[in-house]
Amino acid sequence: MPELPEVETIRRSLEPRLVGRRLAGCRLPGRHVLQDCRPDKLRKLRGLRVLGLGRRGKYLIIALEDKTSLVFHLKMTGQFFFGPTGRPLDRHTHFVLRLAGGREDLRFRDVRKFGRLRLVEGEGSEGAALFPGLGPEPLEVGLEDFTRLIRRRAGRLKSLLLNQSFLAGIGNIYADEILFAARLHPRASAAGLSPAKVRRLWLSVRRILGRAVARGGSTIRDYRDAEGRVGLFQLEHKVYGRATQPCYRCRRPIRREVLGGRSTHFCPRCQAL
DNA sequence: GCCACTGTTAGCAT
DNA sequence: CATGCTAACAGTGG
Repeated sequence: MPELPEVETIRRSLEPRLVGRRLAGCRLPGRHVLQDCRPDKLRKLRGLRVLGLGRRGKYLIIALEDKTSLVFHLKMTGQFFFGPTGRPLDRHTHFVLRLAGGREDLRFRDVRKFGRLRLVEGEGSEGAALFPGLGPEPLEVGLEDFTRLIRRRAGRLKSLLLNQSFLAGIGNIYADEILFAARLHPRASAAGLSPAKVRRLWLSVRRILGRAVARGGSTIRDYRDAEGRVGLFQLEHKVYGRATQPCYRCRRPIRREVLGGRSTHFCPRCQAL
């Protein structure tokens, strides 16, 4: 569920509530969420101040003093929300951050239990070292770099957009919406794409993701930001979830196909191969 | 009750 | 480097 626009919206909703606050500790009712470290390491969180909230692709980062970061991946159904201290947790809440001098805790909840949390310390907790192999931020990469990146790739456009080592943060919904906006077929090959089409793709990546962030992401079912607010970009979806319904551009029915194991929505007319 | 489906990604074989 | 399949898991809808 949470792709770049949703994670960015969550980041923004957490920022005013966390930055400058000191951690009083944490609870870990679901050990499975903790990746690459032992639960007792979490003890060092107590007393650290929150310096800032970051995002890289679909990863959310809580940057702390002492060159320490908490890095979350929400996978399909991860969510954050605030709850009154001491209030019993529901069965899907796997991690709780206690804030000093406050009445509310930050809770990490994930129905499907795919979401993960890492505690990263030292020099590795900053910058590029944190996510080796992750592609550039789609809203930051320029046309020249984008062109160079895509020239090195083969395969189909849909799979390429989903590939996090190409660009970081695009998932199934936005891949489909981007390709419709660019009027490119999901099965079109990345190799040999004309400069005009590369530019259209680059522009569409920026347009779709930019607007989606402005609308607070897409709420299909579960997604909420940390204040419980839904996103609104689903109201502007042109193809995702619209199989058999008429294309807004040409009125032909939107088609759904499975591509690389992912459901893919497109207009066969507007996105001709 | 069963089966298919869901927004992610890692790991594996080919 | 690319593709396809599986698995992790829980809930929803037919």
